[in-house]
Amino acid sequence: MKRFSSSDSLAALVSTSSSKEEKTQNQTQGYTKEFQAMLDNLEEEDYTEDATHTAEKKRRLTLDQVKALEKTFEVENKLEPERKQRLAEELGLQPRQVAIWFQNRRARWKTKQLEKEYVALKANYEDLKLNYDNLERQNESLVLQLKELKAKLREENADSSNSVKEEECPVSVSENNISVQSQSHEISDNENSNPTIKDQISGLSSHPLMNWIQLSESRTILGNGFQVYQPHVVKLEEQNLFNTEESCNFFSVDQAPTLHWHFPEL
DNA sequence: TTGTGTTTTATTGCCTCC
DNA sequence: GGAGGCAATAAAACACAA
Repeated sequence: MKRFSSSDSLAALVSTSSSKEEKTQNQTQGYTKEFQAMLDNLEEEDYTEDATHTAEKKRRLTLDQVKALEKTFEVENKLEPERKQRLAEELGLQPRQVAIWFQNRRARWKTKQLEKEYVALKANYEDLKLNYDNLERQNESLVLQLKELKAKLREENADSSNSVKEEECPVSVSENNISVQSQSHEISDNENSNPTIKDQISGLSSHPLMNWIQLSESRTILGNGFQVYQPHVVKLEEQNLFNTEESCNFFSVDQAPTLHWHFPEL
């Protein structure tokens, strides 16, 4: 039966002894058996009376009892009925007390385990956070590098287009493609004659970002689908392209599709 | 000595298993 | 439905600073 009557609890209480009580027990050793029995009876009567009223006193297990229980707990943290009975007999406790002690002990053990798990998880978290912070710093530095490279690229683009512009701008929009082609030819000639621009252009084309940008541009011209690529960089290059086109008026108004057609968000 | 926080013992109510 | 486990809680015992 799981539930215990108050007399069970009482018996459990009477059967335990605190260290203080042990002292008093030692002190009574000088009494005669009869007197001691009388004292015991009186004590028991007190407890019985207390039980009917209010609080019976709790008594702590002795150090030896606790040690024995701990030892048993280390072996197996749950109790079979026979083991419980045997332990109770060995330690002079009620089986109920042994069961309660194991129950409370399991609760303490669980709390400890949770604490351990918490410490381990916390350490793990700190470790992950450290890694994350490092990665974030790396990322920031890479983004900065990318920005610098983009700026440099824009500068170089502007330089090259300016020198091209100087040659191209005299050509009017109304002029046909042949004129434009001739301008291209002139550029090549110019490239030959002006090593600075040539270096710049070849330097640009050898830039790792340049391939991608060229691809973006070609796709911009060829048509749709380029938006699949990173929009920020595309925009940057569009800006360059747009400026060049605008300044040079490559297309007539009725011929050329506007950039708004390509980029409704602009 | 006393107030206060912690630990230990015990109870209660609910849940699961057989 | 009884037995046992667990979570929540009460309350006594204990530790300790002021």
